[in-house]
Amino acid sequence: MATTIKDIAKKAGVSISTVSLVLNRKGYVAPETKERISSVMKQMNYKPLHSARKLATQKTGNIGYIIWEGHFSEVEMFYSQIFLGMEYAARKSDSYILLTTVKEDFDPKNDLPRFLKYNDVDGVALAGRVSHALIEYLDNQQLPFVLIDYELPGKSFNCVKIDNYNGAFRAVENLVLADKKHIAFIGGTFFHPSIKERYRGYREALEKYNLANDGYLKKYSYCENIETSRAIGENGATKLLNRHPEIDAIFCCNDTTAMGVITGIQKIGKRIPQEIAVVGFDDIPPAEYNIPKLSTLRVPKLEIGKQAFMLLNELINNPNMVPQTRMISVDLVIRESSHSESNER
Amino acid sequence: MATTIKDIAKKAGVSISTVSLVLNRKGYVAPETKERISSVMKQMNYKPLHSARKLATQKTGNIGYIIWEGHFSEVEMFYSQIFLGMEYAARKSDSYILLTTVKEDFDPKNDLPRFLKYNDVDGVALAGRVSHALIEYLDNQQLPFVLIDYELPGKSFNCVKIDNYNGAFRAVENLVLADKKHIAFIGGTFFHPSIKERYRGYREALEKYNLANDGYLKKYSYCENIETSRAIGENGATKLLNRHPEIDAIFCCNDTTAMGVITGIQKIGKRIPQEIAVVGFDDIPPAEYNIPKLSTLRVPKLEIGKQAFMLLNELINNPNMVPQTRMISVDLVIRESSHSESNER
DNA sequence: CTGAAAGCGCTTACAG
DNA sequence: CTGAAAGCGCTTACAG
Repeated sequence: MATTIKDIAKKAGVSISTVSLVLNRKGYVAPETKERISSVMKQMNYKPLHSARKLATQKTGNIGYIIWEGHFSEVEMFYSQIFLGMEYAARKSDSYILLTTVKEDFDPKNDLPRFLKYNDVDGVALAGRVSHALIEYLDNQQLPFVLIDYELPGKSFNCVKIDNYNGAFRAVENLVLADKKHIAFIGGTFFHPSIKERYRGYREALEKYNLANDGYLKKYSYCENIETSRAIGENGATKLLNRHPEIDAIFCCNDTTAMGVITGIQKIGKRIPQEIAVVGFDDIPPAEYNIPKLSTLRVPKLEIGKQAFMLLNELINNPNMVPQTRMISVDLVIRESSHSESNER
Repeated sequence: MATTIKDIAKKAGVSISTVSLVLNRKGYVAPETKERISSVMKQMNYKPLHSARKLATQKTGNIGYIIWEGHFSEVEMFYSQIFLGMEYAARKSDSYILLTTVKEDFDPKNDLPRFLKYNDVDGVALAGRVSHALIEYLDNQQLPFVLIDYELPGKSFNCVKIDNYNGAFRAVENLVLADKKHIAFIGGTFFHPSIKERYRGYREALEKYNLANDGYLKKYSYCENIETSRAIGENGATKLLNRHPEIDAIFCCNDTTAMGVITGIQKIGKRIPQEIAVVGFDDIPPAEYNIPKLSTLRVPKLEIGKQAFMLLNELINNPNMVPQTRMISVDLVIRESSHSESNER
């Protein structure tokens, strides 16, 4: 038997109520009693039983983290890093993040994650593209939730977003200022709002410098309407460069695609970045180890997780809160793939 | 207020004890009462409160999944797939898997995961290489645990392992039978037992066919004493092929490395698989989408997670169980990178 | 086959 | 500033 609050009370010569008070840092307890109790707790290595506490407070102390199965299993380390950010934040507040996946053809009747089925969470974070049926379900249940890196047009839910537009804009502007004239875009499905926004940033930066005239966008954009992958990048680069050898820079919808693009360029035999500059988005770990090292926009994944956790907690404690969107900025990280000086030093 | 066991009892006209019995499928309850109670539960959408149940049964219903921070964040989707396998298995038994990371310089005094600190798990799964201090701690605490894809020489802990040796042996034998004469090995640190075993399989397969004479192994092996990465593969392939152009096959310690190897070979301009065959290990998702598609040994990651979960549960229910090792077989998957016919069809 | 009752370990008004 | 007591929602011997 582990030691309980009773043992502590007895040993410290007080009632369990008092022990509970110091445990929860609530009410006033005489400094000396407090001190005594604390030392007894430490000495007996006391650990309050969570389930008892939860039963009494009627809170679960758990937060659900839901992600589409495909996203979790695919190339992207992206959403697991965000999970990690939440987990870090959770450590401080003693709650647990329950990670689970949901099928692409999710049906609330049959596929409900069990922590939802059994009311084992106080709130839920939804990472990335996720079933609208699920969002609706949560909304109806009045269970607090936040969307991460996702949104529904016309709806105002609590969410944490990446500043895709400004990041893309800055990256492309940077290429223009580096005297690149023919800047291509390679990407995956626009179904995901992030990709769409990145494209918008690309387009508007070109417009600002009056580059996006006549067929420019059409000629220099290559998108496949599927989840992003290296393959898209490699295909895209090959096709685009064969058709338009004047291309001197490629802005990619994310790093995974960019790494494929680099492979494609290398096979054709052009030099990066001297002949073609490549910029990605996300700054996933392999970006830094790629050869050449990939220039990209650093998305602060841990910070996003943290913000999601904090927003969700506010929401849990104050269910009538006005919905808000937190937009997290990104940093342009210049590495070898877009910075010709790096080879001349 | 959610509906409780009392509401059910009242509505069904029985005591809460009886409701509890049907809830837990225990003891005998008259079929008709049982039926009545079940239908009331369904009708009222009753969900037993886990924390109350846990308090009464003195079990947490949670299982911890611990992984080194580096492993979780790096390229490998490997351990998160295993996590997913555990999570799938857990769904059936209504328990939760709490995923957390531990720092590389883990110190049990300060860095203890909070589910360990607060006794919130019934057992723990340790994925991959993990701090020995942590293993020792768990052993001392008599907390049930299983090692996944890891072991300590001389110790007999419960563990789930990959059949690295036989997989590697089979892959290399397959290359030999395909008439490859100069088969290289490229890998990362042998600190991880899996890599070491894969190398052993490589060596012994060569020995079987009397290939591993004189300097063969030395000449054709390239290892860097760090975590595996694409970069190792690309470097290794470049160096090895420049020095020994006769190499006609490369067996890689894992897929990540193999993908780097392929890039390296492509840059040199040799054809895969006609001039050089490449085989990886793990079958991570990108292997299938790589260009060319990567031949590899498929490690059934979900199955490993499931076995780990089941083994851990047995252990929890029977703490004095004789420790066992479950060795999970791998499958040789032939794709384009080692199968010249695929290009001739 | 079913019910009354004690108990799991904590929190929280409420007295004093 | 501290204690007695009720209560959180369930399980589990024990009667009957």
